[in-house]
Order: sequence, then structure tokens, then C-alpha cells
Amino acid sequence: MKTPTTDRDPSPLSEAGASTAAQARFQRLHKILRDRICLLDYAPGHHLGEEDLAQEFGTSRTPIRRVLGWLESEGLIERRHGVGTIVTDVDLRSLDQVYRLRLELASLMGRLAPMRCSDADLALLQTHLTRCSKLRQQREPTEFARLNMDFCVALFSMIGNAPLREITERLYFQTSRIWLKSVPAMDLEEEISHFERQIFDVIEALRVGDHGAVGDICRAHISMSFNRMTLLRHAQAGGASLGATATA
Amino acid sequence: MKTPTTDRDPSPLSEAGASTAAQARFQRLHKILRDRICLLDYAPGHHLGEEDLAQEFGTSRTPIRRVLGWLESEGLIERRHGVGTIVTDVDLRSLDQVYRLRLELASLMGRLAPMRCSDADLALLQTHLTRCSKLRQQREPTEFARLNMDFCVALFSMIGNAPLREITERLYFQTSRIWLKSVPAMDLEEEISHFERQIFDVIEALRVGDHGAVGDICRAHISMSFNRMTLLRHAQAGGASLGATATA
DNA sequence: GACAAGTTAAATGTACACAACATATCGAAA
DNA sequence: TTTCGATATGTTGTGTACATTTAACTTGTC
Repeated sequence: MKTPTTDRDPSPLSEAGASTAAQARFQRLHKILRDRICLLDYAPGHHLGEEDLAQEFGTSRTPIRRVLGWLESEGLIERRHGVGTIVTDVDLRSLDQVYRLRLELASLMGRLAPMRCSDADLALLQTHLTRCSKLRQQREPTEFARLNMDFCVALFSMIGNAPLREITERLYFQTSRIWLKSVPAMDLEEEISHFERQIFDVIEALRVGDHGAVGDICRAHISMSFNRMTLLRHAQAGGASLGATATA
Repeated sequence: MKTPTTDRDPSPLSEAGASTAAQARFQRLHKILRDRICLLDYAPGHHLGEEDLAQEFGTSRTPIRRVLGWLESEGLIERRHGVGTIVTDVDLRSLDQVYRLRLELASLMGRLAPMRCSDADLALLQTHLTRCSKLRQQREPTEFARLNMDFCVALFSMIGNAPLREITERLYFQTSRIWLKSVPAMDLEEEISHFERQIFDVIEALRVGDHGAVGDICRAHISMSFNRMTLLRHAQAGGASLGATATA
């Protein structure tokens, strides 16, 4: 119950689920650290000490180093000899490129191959919708972040084209935390409202069996979400240049 | 001179070029092993012993293990505790999925962002065209494989959208060796002829500045190449079921 | 007071010995 | 002859001590 580890998902990382104990531990640690990074528990620039992590998880540095190597290959952290391991940040130019690509990939989601959507999957998305409704009253950014991640992971896991699925997940994990950084400064209620509508529309499209529409819905929401974030950033930059109230 | 290591390419793997000696060695080993896998020097199923590699490159197993971990994250090898490390194979279903995705990504090549094409890049592609012309008389599959890889790497490095560039390279390295396995059974002269036309057309499009056309040309050639390979496979399968001359 | 060289501390990279694991081999009993 | 099992062998995973590198601190001099 503490760590579900999602054993219903046959291919979260690359291929079949963990067979040996070592691979199981590897995937567990990988997911834990990845979530900490993507949920801003480890913000960009945060220092990750191998020794500290080894002590926390009761192992030596060796398995930790393997996990860190994987996270490095995914572009989430950066290691420098003699300096340390830090969570990477993404500049606005790169972020813009990633989002433009994500728009195109979203269109392909249900078109290259039909979505793999069982009744259990639909039920899971329904729970996300319920969680989102409750969240409209709580308004906790942390819970919003986790719900967003849970929903996206669940949705992406339904993508029929395997390489597209992996790439979509990869790009999401690379950029979600950057978007998340802007959430506190945004109108949280509005964001939650938009997100709730996205979940609702996606469920509707899946229920009807219009898999192409799922991609279009996601594309539209990704686009609008990115636009709101960009607008916010420009407003902040403008306000800073005028009133000099920013931290910089 | 022995190992060019392409220091003109600012971002072959993930980010900036190797700064420390350790990272330089890592990238060198990574490129060497990746090329061996993708050029079928290590065919699918081939066993890669950590101890052997360590001895060959004059290091301990530790740096080797780091490189193997990276190759594993790229889907080129598979490691199993107590068994060994083997080069992965790709079944036809997965191969079909990858090619369908590559078609779509090719269309985006010059559309998401303009190609980064300098005069030096054009000159490099010209040398590829020259090499291809010479190859029409030599007809060496190995050289054809290397030329194909050199051209694709050079072309992909011009993709303006960084994440699309990385993904395109990644998918190419994942599947090129599978296509390469079928080359010996194909009409090599025809393949070389097609490839030469592709290079010529790409150069022409780049010279005119029609970056969108570059993607369309590549898409067309990828599509036709995959069709020829599929046709060949079906012919082999049909012949095997009729005459029982196959290895199976 | 400012600057520069040496020193110290902390981090990742490396090497090696050992543990855990899977498979092949050999042999004895039914 | 067949089958089951113990054993031998080879492979990757882990733990640990040490080397290498970087940045910050200290200290001495101009």
C-alpha cells in the first residue's frame, strides 16, 4: 500500500517487468527519484549526494550510481566530476522546442495505433476526475502536481505505438517540472478547471472510441497550457523590468 | 586521426561536449560500442562480456558498466543477472511501429524548425554522394552500411529542433541494424541507387532552402525502403513455407 | 585592503574482491 | 535408458577502499 509500484503496467521503463530482485530494486529507486525530481521535491539545481541516497535506501553507492546514470540518460540530472550531481533546469528556448514537438506527438497519440483502453483503465481515469473535482476545493498545488502526473502516466500508458509511448513519457518527465514551477504563480483554480475539462473530454472520447480525438484534445490543452505559462512569464518579466520587484 | 570523435558536433549525445577526461573516454567507448552494434559487428544475440571489454580497452569493469548502462537505456543491449549482456533484436511488430513513427518524425524534420545547414555541412553531404558513387562499383555491404550511418548522422545533426533531433537519432540507432540484416539478401545495386538519389535530392533541397522538402524526401525514402524490406521478408517466408529451404 | 598561491574538504570516478544468480555438466539411482 | 540432483563454471550485481577533480577557504604578501 505504501508503494504501489504499478505492477499492472507491463512496460513502464523499457520492456518486461522486473524479474530479479536487483532489477525490482532498481526500478523502485528509479521511480522514487524520478517522482521526487518531477514533483519538485528536488527542485532544479538541487544537489543529490550519492552517499546520502545510499544511506537513505540502505545500500552502497553502486546501485545508486546505476539509477543516477539512468536518470542522467533521461536528461533529468547532470553529474560533474568533483562537483556533484544536480537536477537539471530547462531554459525557455529548449522548453519551447519540446512543447512544439509534444504538440505534434500528441496528434499522433491515437492515430498511429488505437489506444489500449480497457474498462479498468477507464475506471482509473474516472478516479482521476473525482480527485480533480475534490481538488477544486482543496487547492493544494502539490496534490495538483501529483494528480497531473498520475493522469498523464495513465493516459500515456494507453498509447498503442510503443516507441511513441516511450518518447511521449520521456518528454513529459523532462518538462513537467518546469511547468510545475510556474503553477504557484498562476490562477490555480483556473488551471484545475482546465485540467478537469481535459480529463472529462478524454474520457468521453475514449468511451466513444474516437481515439484520434483523444490526441486532438490533449494537443489543444498542451497548447493552451503552454500559452498561459508563456503569458505569465512575460507578465513577470515585464513587471520586473518596470517595477523591479522580481528576485533577480 | 585514428578516432575523429567528431568534435564539430556540439550535441551528439545529450548536451555539451566532453569536458573532463572521464567523460571523453565515456563518449569514446559509447560511440565505439554503439557503432559495432549498429554495423552488425556485434549482431543481435551477440554476447558482450564486461571483463573482455574491460581488458580490450585497458580499464576495469566499472567504466565499461557505465557505458553498458547507457546502451541499455537506449535499447541496444539487454543485461540479465547471472546470464550476461546480449545485443537486443527487434521483432517485426515493433519494427513496424518504429517505422510508422519515423515516417511522421521525418515530416517534422524541417518543419518544426529550419535545418542548421552550413556550407561545411553541404560539403560533407557532397562527400557522402561521392562515396556513394564509388560504392556503386565496389558493392561492399559493410561500406554501404557505414556510409548510410554517416549520412544519416550528418543529416540528423542538422535538425533544428533539439529534442526531435535526439529522438530521431535514437530511433535510427535502434532499428538501422535490423534493416541492415536484410541488406545482403537484397539487390545491393538497387539499394545503392535509391540511396544515391536520396542523398542527391536532400542536397538539392537544402541548397534551395526548402527545408520542408528535406523531410518529405526522407519520409518517402524511409517508406519505400521499409516496403522493399517487408516485401523481401514475405518472399523469404513464402519460399520457406513452400520449399522448406530456410534455416528455421 | 586586494590579490594570489597553497591548502583543505567534498564530490564523483575507478579498481578490485566478493556475493548472488543462472546455466551447463556430470553422475548416480530408478 | 531416462531422469533427477548436486556441482562446477561463468556472468552480472554489490560493497568498499582509493584516486582524481573541483571549489571554497585560508593565509601570506604587496
